[in-house]
Amino acid sequence: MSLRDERKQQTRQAILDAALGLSTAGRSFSIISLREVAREAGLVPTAFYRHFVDMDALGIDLVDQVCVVLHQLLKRLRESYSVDTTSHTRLSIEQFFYSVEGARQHWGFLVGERWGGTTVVRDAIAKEIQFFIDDLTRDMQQLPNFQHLDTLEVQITAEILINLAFAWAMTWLNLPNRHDAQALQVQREQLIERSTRQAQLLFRGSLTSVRSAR
Amino acid sequence: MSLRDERKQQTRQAILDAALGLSTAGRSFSIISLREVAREAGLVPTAFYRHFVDMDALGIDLVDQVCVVLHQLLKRLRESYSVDTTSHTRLSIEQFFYSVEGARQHWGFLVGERWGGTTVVRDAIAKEIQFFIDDLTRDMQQLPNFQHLDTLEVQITAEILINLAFAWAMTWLNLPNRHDAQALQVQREQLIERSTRQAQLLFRGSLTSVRSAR
DNA sequence: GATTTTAGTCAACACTTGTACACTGAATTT
DNA sequence: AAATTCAGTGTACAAGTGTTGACTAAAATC
Repeated sequence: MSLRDERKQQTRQAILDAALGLSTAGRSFSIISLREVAREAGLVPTAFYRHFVDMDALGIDLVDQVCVVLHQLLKRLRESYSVDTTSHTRLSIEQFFYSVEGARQHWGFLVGERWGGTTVVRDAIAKEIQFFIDDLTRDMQQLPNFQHLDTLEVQITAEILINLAFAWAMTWLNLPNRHDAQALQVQREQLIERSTRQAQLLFRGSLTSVRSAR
Repeated sequence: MSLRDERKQQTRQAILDAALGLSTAGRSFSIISLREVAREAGLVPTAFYRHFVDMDALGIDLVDQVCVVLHQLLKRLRESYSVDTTSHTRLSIEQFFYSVEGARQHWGFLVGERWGGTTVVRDAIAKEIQFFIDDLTRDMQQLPNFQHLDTLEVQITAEILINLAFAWAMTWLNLPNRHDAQALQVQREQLIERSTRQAQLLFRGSLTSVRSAR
């Protein structure tokens, strides 16, 4: 790659980072201005157009980039995962929240724009979420507990799980972190506990499905 | 109530209606301007301040009002509801989507601002959702299938159900209604089917919980 | 009937916004 | 070495934003 292209991609990345950084803490991406992003990236507003035609275009690319990170993150999570409905679930949920904490901006952006943003960004996210579901379905089918089930049944489970995971993540991010650290810890513990129960209940339903449903 | 007060509340309602009407179709409430709302309500911008100090204040009141409508709506839905995990679930889901269709703006606003909007609006919605969950829990405990279960277990079920219902509603609203009517009908049918399977799986998990979970 | 209250109007303000256009200078190509 | 490409700058403009303060007239109070 030429020197110029390299630098171009560098500032392009700066723009993406700036946008992601700004779209946090109550100010979602959809209400951020082009000028704000440029300013944060250390650019003059008009330079923005050398990289993206639109804020929508930026949004779409940001969806892509964020989803790559989250995909890897969830993948790694599942590798250290052995599903049975007992205490392992609790540990997995804890690890999940740990990874959410480590990628606050990414989760915040994705969940925040999932229903809130522009139509085009929403559509891009919808597609990516379908990939998440497909991925999860594929991995779950490999697990001993699930490999005897209908593909459809596993898909349904995965769909529920992804939707719940998003709700969990956003609840986690919205915990009132302004207050004292101890209260925060308590609330986090409660959220972990509730999420674990939800997941366990879900797996129970999934694993008792074999044929009785029809 | 005095004549003046009556008229005041009338235009106040006009503002609320205008805001709700505008916050649809890709333009979520958080990116609507004060002037836009005033214009839509047939007012001069400064008149807005006679009723709300802020757009945030409007948002909070709108959350209240929208949730009253949705509460009634869900209440009525549950009255014509008898939960067993068989075919009745399908019918209930159909009725649910029918009611979503009848209150598109309300659902769109609530789900769109749930994670996307300002912090204060988000918090207001979070509280209301907790009411939804509590309500649903109370009603489910009256049902023959659930009254033998732990309160906690019913709560967990209700929490999952509400979260899923929100996802279902927003997916419904986001179906690409620009295309031909027949394709839309197919997609709706698929969504209904998937949602039904999800609900059935959930209830299965919930009802097999009795003591085996511990 | 005179006085006060107040929902809504009008004009004006200081800003921010997206975008157009001509320009600069370093990296690239010829 | 000259010519070209192009990421980033600077200026400018029309349009929209939130908010101010003084004003009007109908309703409420006295």
